[in-house]
Amino acid sequence: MSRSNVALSDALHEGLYGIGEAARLSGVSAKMIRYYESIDLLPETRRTAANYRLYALSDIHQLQFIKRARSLGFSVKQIIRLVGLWQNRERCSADVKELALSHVQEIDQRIKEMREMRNALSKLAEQCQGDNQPQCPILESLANRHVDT
Amino acid sequence: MSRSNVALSDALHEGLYGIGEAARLSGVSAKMIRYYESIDLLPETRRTAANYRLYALSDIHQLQFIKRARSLGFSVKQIIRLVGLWQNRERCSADVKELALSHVQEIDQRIKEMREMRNALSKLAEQCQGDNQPQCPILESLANRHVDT
DNA sequence: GCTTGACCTTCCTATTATGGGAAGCTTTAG
DNA sequence: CTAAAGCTTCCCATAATAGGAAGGTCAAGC
Repeated sequence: MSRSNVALSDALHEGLYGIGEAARLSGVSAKMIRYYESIDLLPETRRTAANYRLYALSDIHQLQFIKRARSLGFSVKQIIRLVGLWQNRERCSADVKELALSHVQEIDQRIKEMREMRNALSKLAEQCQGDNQPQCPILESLANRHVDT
Repeated sequence: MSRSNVALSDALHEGLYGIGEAARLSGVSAKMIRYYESIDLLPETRRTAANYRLYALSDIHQLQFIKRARSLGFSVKQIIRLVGLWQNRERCSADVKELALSHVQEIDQRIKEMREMRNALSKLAEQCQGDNQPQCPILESLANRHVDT
């Protein structure tokens, strides 16, 4: 239905890119690009007569946006909101800031939990001789209820 | 085949527990207990004549062991190895220590990555007015290639 | 013009650990 | 005997990513 009848070579001359090219330019794999489309993080693109996806530069910018947001640890759901705000001329920067700060808090929480894990574990490891005796405080602690964190 | 012909009430008198009881005592949900059995982290248990699983205290101890190891962030695969070492009279504490320390390193790595994310993001948020203007440094940074971490 | 290799399409599978639910059987209390 | 609670298995879903199969398309070289 929404197929354009463009041939691939024509399209490329119009400044459009195939999915492989888009992947290279954005750093998002072709597989992921299709996935993002399937979950409506990306709009459905035009297609060539042969059903190949075609990407404009603006699409590639959006992919780069997504890539960077992922690398900052935003979930795909959060990115859907971010992209919405990004493209919304009426947005308030306060909305974005709120999203970002709440994400920072989530990260802080996770870091805290991981640090606790890490410290409990390395404390156990310190107490362990690490020789070829079977006696091992790490296992003993896992086996008994009083894990003194 | 490996069914014992015990009835439930008999079993309970022998100091055995149903899966619900085992879940309560260990803090591992019945769902997860069955899952752990299915992936051979737990041995298959005896069953009553009516095919109900029966757990002895030693099984519950193993569940508690697993629970604590999970809470220290060990993956199920790692726990399979830990349980193996735990039950192996011939083990060297060095083996356990090595596993623990390599896990500590993994955690450190993840913490480091998360801290980097966190700092990049909170730096962006700081620069954002958070008012009702659309102009927003967070989005601008996501949109442009030069994310200066 | 035909072949070859690169590239594209869709669809299916797997990953990790967890939870939710349905359909049906068992046990226990009333 | 009945109702509730507890158990069984089987299926589905999650989040983000990768791998692969089967098949269509395009460009280049002969």
